[in-house]
Amino acid sequence: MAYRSTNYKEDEVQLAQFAKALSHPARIAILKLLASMDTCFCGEIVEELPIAQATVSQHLKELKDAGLIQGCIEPPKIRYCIERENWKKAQELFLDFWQQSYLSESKNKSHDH
Amino acid sequence: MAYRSTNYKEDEVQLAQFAKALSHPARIAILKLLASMDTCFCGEIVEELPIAQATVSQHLKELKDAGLIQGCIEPPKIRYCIERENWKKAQELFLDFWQQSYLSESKNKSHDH
DNA sequence: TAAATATATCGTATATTTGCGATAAACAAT
DNA sequence: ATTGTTTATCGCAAATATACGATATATTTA
Repeated sequence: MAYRSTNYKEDEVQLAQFAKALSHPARIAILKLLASMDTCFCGEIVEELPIAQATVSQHLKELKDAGLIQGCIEPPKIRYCIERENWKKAQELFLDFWQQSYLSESKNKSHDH
Repeated sequence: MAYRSTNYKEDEVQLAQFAKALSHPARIAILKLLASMDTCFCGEIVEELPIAQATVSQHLKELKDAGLIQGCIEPPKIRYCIERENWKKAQELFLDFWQQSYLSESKNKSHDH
């Protein structure tokens, strides 16, 4: 963690952690790929992305650490997929965040003062 | 930008940028405060957060650079508020992301293979 | 056993982030 | 003019993030 997580609310810290996992386009691309294909092999991910294999592996580790994906070994390959439980938790945190308050009302209040 | 943004899709880069803006609990807290209060003065934000004024100011700058907030000068204070247009854009990008594919279906497909 | 395949990890260079004290800048009030 | 108030910026230190080549590990195949 790059920040002092004490003194922030549990939910804020969790949301920030998931946001950090999404804060790189390579990781967004990986998650979209996994979400669209249900599962896929590490090698397919490496082929899709414009970065080296070592770098992809690093991003996969970060997504695993964030809890958003998991990998099962199927020698000689590794099959990755979304970790549904945390995916759902993250989804809920983000939906709550974006839908908070008056900002998500479909009709704007008059703001032409 | 910490990464080579070429070779990624426009939407992925944008989503990653907004995610980066949300990737620190202080910034989450600031946005929640602004969303709940419509507008508030910089000083009120500083009082709410467990970090120094200089650090808050830095986080505010990042949120401004990301387009999520804006500040209007009301001497001697500065009134901050959500930048609604980009807020909506970000909201849409995140909703699309989380709702992609089979993962957001309320009933799971059978996964007991 | 040796070679090939698939993925993770190590080491390293560079860039970015986080945090804060000190200070600057802009303005209001005295 | 000086002082006080509010916020931004500078300068710095420490920690993280990004990227990749080289290498290690594990397993399959020849």
